[in-house]
Amino acid sequence: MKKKPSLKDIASKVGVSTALVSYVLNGKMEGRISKEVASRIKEVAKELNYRPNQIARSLKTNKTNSIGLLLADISNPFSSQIARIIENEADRMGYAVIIGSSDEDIEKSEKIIDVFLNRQVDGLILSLPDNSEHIVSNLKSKDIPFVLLDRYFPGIPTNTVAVDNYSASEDVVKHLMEKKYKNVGIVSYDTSLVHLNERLRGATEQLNGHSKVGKVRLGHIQEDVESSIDSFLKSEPSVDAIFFTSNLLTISGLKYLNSKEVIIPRDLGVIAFDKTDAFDLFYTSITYVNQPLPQLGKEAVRLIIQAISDNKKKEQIFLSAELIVRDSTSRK
Amino acid sequence: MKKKPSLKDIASKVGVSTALVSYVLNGKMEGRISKEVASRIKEVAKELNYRPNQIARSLKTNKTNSIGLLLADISNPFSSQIARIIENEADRMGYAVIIGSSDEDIEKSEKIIDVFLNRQVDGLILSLPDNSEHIVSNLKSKDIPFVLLDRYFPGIPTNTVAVDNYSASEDVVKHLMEKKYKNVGIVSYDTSLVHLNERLRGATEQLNGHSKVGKVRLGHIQEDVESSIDSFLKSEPSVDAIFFTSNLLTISGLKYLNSKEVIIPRDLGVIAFDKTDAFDLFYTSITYVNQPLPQLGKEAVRLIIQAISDNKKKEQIFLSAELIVRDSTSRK
DNA sequence: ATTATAGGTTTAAACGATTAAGCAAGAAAT
DNA sequence: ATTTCTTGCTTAATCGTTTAAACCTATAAT
Repeated sequence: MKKKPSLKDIASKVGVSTALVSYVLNGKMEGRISKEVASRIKEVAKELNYRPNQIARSLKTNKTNSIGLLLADISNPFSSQIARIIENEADRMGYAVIIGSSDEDIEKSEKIIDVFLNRQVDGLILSLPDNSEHIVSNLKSKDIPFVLLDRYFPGIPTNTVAVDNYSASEDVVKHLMEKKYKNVGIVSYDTSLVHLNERLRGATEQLNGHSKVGKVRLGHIQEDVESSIDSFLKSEPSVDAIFFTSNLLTISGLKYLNSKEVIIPRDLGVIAFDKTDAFDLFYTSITYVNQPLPQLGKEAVRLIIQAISDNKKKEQIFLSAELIVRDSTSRK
Repeated sequence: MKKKPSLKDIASKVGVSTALVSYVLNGKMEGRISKEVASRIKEVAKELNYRPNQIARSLKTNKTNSIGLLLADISNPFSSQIARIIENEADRMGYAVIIGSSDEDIEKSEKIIDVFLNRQVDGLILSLPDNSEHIVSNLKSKDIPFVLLDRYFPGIPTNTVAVDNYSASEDVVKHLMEKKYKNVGIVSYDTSLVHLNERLRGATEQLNGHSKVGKVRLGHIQEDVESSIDSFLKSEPSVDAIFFTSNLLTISGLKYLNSKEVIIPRDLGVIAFDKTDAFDLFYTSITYVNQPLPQLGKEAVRLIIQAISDNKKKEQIFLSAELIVRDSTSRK
């Protein structure tokens, strides 16, 4: 890979200093530079196919124009879709994105953040795993610009972009009540992640006793979803609708209901928080909470760029999600 | 964000030159440095929580230890899964990964590659869109280390990692013949991408006339899949099995078959190239070609690292895929 | 006594850009 | 005629590393 042309190469070819080349190519000192020299420089730059070395520029300016994006699990469609949105949006703003996936592991998160920081990213967008408050306080104390995405920690004032999980779950329940479901089973994670617990809380408080809850351990999703469903169906009175609080839970649940030949919505109503393409293959269309991914991504990028330029202000943004009503909650 | 400690800070605190600090921290000149000074330096480095500035290091060494990964579509599970594998593997080898998604767009691909190169990635792993041979020859002529992943261009000798699509499709057809399917419909893309056409060729040649082919335009997937299926089912004799040559095509197809109440495998056999989680929600398990994603990813990383250190040799690797037989091709 | 050798450390240039400050020469102002 | 301004450009320092080369000092070899 032969050496790329540098400012120096242009400078010596044109017969001027590197400084002048830099000024011209960056459009600084407009009017202070003679038209002829300026155009000659641009000409030679094009001719040599000059590309500024971002590394050198970064070293000098102390800005890399890159942001680190830490996702919980990049193979989850929620993550990969938002990654794509963030990437596009960041690119529009002149930033490159380095992605890492923590697989819900705290140590891996720390390691990835470390890699990001070693590479001098200007800021971080983070979806952190359970029990990782210390990471947040750590970054805060170092005054590193970052934005929490999707998952947040209410105790600590930080830039945050998330969905209003509580209200969305309230809407879920309201819809179920309108449809006259009487006994709702809620499948939720066994976690202390606030965004997930808000989904649970929004539903249970609204249901006010008329609910059963199944807790699913990460790493035992299929197993625990199945036992939750079993207990829902065995209970007296039996559950007539199930609210799955994440797309993964929904997939596991529907798979199991398929195998048990429980027909949706004839035998049971089903409603999901978040969605995936997989729903398309289910024989009944699924009623679900649609998270505003494009807005989430765009706000996250906006906030991180704001934080990079001034890390004083902390903004918390909660976007509302929309309930998309389909057939899985339509009683015959 | 207050300034991070540099070599200089350690040097002045210990009372030595930055050079010595650099030598110690990099483990160079072992034995030439006194134990006491060395340990004092390490001590202070730890105390200040020193992290080498990769930017400065990169400028000097002309290596960023990063690779650019261009995917066709990060929201496709094939892409996102392989992204995760490549990321993990690259990390193990001390490389960071910058990801870009082209959405099958040539100009966007060029732009992303440009961004990668401006950021001085050491090498590229690329899944390129249709009709982008010129990108490949361009990179070759500049002697930039890169590896083609999944999609390849046989005319041009390059480092390549892909699946043996032809053989995999042959296996598909052999399986269908064993199962006594007589009239196979193949749903394929209308493209000149070799890897996709190999899937088609492997099947048609093996079927040797006993096949019907539906071509699907990118950007009109659902529409064209539906018309293909319609023509398959209307034809005389009617098709008794459909081979979908990608996961997206399969999803569109199954969705449509659902809506037409065609029951799998009672009315029709279905076999897919590649898979997605979505298959889990279909009432019948799907027979599919399983691509060896972990090996693909690992080989790609191995090759790119090899190319970075020496870009003379070009290696082409074709991995075989495995047919996973499930219920969608089991006639009753 | 002189010269080598080895050990331990420093010096200084370099990577490729940015940018404040300086300089030269002609034009305008006094 | 001298000062001041403008215009157009250069100088040189700097960012944080790496690394070849130089430099001491003390000891070993001759």
